[in-house]
Order: sequence, then C-alpha cells, then structure tokens
Amino acid sequence: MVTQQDPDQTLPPARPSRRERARAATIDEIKETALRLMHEHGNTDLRFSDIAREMGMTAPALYRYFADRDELLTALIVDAYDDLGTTVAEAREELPVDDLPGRFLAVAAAYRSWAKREPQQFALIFGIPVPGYVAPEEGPTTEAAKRAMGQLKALFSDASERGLLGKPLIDDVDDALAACAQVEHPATVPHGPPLPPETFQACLQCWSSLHGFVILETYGHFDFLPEDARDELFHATVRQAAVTSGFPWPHR
Amino acid sequence: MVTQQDPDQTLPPARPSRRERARAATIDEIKETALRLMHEHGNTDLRFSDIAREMGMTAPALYRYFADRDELLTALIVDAYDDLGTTVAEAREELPVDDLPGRFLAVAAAYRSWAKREPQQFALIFGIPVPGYVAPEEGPTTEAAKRAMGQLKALFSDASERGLLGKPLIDDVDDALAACAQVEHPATVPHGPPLPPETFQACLQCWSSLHGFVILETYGHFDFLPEDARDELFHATVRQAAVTSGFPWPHR
DNA sequence: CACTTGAGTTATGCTTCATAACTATTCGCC
DNA sequence: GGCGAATAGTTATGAAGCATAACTCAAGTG
Repeated sequence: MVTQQDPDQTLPPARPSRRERARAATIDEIKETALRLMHEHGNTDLRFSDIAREMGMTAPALYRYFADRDELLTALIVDAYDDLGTTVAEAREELPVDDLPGRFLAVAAAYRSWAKREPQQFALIFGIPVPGYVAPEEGPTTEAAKRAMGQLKALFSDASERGLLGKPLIDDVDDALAACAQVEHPATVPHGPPLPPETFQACLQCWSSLHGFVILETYGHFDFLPEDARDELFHATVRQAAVTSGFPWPHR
Repeated sequence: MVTQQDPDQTLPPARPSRRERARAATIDEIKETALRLMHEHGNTDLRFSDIAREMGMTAPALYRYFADRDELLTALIVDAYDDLGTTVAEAREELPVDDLPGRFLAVAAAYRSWAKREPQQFALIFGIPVPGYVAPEEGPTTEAAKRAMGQLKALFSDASERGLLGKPLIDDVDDALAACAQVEHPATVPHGPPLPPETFQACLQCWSSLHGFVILETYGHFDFLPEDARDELFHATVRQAAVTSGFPWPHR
C-alpha cells in the first residue's frame, strides 16, 4: 500500500503523525509480504522469520507490530473478508441497478473468481480455522463476514423493493428462521426493508449453493471436469439458485 | 484399516504374522490417538511428541511407523474419506431400496451429521489442504473422494433404473460436461447405467448445494441461526436439491 | 542539550520436527 | 535351548520457529 510522503512540514500536524504513518506503512508491508509468501508457497503457513527476512528485518522486530502469530493471522482474515466484500460489491455496482439478473450473476462470478485468484485468502476465511487459531466469539471476523454476505442480501432487497421477487420454490419457513429474517444482519445493507422470511431462507440457500460450488472447485474437488464444463456447471448453479429463490431471471 | 500383503509369504492368503499384527495395531493406535487429540484440542494440529506421550512412548519411535508428519496426515485423510464413504453408504442402505426420497434424505443427513460429529476429519478432507501438505495428483485421496461422492450418484442411478427420474430444472447441458457424464466415476458404483448428462449435472449441483450448507454450518458461518432454524434450513436445502434435480420426492 | 519514545538489533529459552546412534526385545531357525 | 537378525524402542543431538528480554540507536521534543 503506497503511502504518500508529505514534504510539507510547515502545516500543523494532521491526525496521523509522521511516526504513525510509518508504522501503518510497515504494518501494511508485513501483511502484504505475508500474503505474497502464502501465494508463492501455495499454503497458509506463516513464518515470522520468513516475513522478516523478506523485508530485510529480523523476526523479533515484527512483535512491535503484532503481539503474536494469531494477531497477524486475525488481521489477514479481516482483510480477506474486507477484500472479498469490496470485490463483490464493486462487481455488483458495475451494472445498472435495474439489471438484477446481471447483478446476481456478477456477484456470483466475483465471488468465484476472487476465490480462484486468492485461494489463500479464501482459505483463511472459509477453510478450517488455521491450526492453533480459534476465531474470537463475536470478534472482528464475524463482523466482516456479515458485511461480505450482505452483498447477496442486498440483491434480494433491491428486487423486493421493486416488487420483482417471486415466490421461492421452497417457501415453507420454520418459525425460528422467520424470526431471524427480521433481526439478523440489520446493518449489513443500509437500504431496504427486512426480507420476507421465505426470501431470507432462499437467500441463505443461494449462498450455500454458490459457496458449495466455489469451495469444491477451489479445493480441487472438481478437477476431474475440464474447465469449460466447470464454467457451465457454475452458470447452471447460478441460474438454478436465482430461479429457485424467486429472483428475477430472464426467460432463457 | 488395510493390512499390507506380505509378498515373501508363499501363500497368497498370507496371514499376518504376530509382528505384523502388533505393528498394525500400533499404527491404528497412533491414528486413533492423533484423532482423539485433534478432537480434544479442536484443531487439526498434529504433534508427534503429544501423540507419543499419550501412548507412553517417545516421539522418535513414531518414525518407525510414519516417515514424517505428512505421511501420518495422508493416512488420516484417507481414513477420513473412507469413514465418510462408509458412514454415508450405511445410512443409504438402512432404508429399503424403493424408498428413494428416504434414502436421499438419509444420505444428506449422514453427510451432515458426520461433519458435525467429526469436524476435524471433515476439515482434513474439505478444509484447506493442510499447511505444508499438497495432495498428490491422482493419489489415494482423490480415489477415496470419488468413492464417497459415488454414494450420491448411486441414488440417481437407482432412480434412473426405475424410471423415476424426472427432468432437472436446469437441463441444458454443456457438451464437455455431457462427455464427463459418460466417462467419469466409472467404478464408483457397481450397478447402474451411466446417468443422462443433465442428471449428472443435477447430481453435481446437489452435491454442491449440500456441501455448501454443511461446510458453512460446520465452520460456524451459520452460528447466527438457532439450531432449529439450521435444521429447517438443512431440510429445505435437501428438498430443493432433490426437487430441482428431478429426483423423486413426495408431494409435500 | 538532555530526555523520551519507539524501532530495530543480538542474545537467549523453550518447543517441535527429524535424524543418528545405541539398547533390548522378539522372532526364526538350527 | 541358544544364536543371529530384524525390529521396537530409547537417549542424544541438531536445526528451526515462536517468543521474550536486554540492549542500541535514531528521531522527535522540552
């Protein structure tokens, strides 16, 4: 992450002091280096010594910035959620707001291609909690998770607002789940009323379905299919997710 | 656990010698201890010293049985696939062969409950390829994966044989995928003709959908839902998977 | 200028993976 | 029974990583 050096010293100090900026830059560099090493090695290992060497430092110096391995890991996980959420949101907003099928596909495709592009970050979020790492209850990670997941929900909110939302194929909803539809994810999407319960359920099923495909593909369980077959399977999955959940979809 | 055939013995039905039995028992005990420790600690860590201490041995002794950590890990992964496959198969065969919806639900429920019961083994299979471990191409793991996945395919074969298979909701199939339907997974299920391509696709989508739910739930991404809501969501997912794939399902 | 702050270093301890070298028990065989 | 080989264990040792402590040094501040 590039930080600007401010040549102008005469101005009264802005919020981030010079030291704070340097510190933030170092933190960024540590995280970037960690990600790059994970990319290069193709796993989610994290060795302070490697990171430090790569940065021309010694390992103990990193403890000035992260209390221990878990803290760095947590930061990377939060960043990953953030990155995923941003990527998906940008894809969503690239298409006109009234092209709901296009946006649905764009969201799904962005989710998938992000996972393919950043398998390590994807693994940090959705793989097993990395050995030795336990997700803090109600920590920053769950917060970020909701934000990313909210992108999908936003689509349904939009469709609902426009009255374009059909009835999901499976529309009998459990009471407990119906209750959740009213209270959960309140702040994830600024606009839109709470979803009807059966749509909330359909939304979760969309996520399941999409996520199932993506994680199976990312971890190689679809390797027996050639790439174009996987692409087609993905599009079929997206179509089916939309159609079965009552999401508007063009007559094919 | 499969015991190695001894090529030195003259008879093909080589009975395992006393030593071989002791060795096999030790190998089993190592794997069981490893699993138990993973269970107790709630992660997929693997420390030779811990395992050895638990068994009243010293760490280096374990190297008599496994060349290194990865080899033990691989063995555990293979066992996990095996266990999953067996568990699902048993659930399937517990119901009469003509109760196809029942069997479908049983397979799905077994998959889910196994993941809940053995989250560590589940993680070994479907989590990130464990740090430092790379799945050997076409190794024993992919083989075992196909066997487990084959249980689902068997259901569709049964239904197809009886002419009970409807048309999947999404039934336009890519050529490449259609080709796979003919050739892939040939030996996974002894009985049954190759599936029609659109059903093969639907079968994969069922797996995606089911797996997506299970992995999200297992890794805590559905923790915001109360347990009964998750149960209902699961059943809705199963219903939808069956109905959209043309699998016979009782009029609800 | 002396003083504080914090980023970095070297030095050190602990733990784990892994190997080497040694001991002792079990098994096969005469 | 007793000998020799194979194998299950041991202790000893080294390399590497996580983590902390103690020290150095430079930049910013009264």
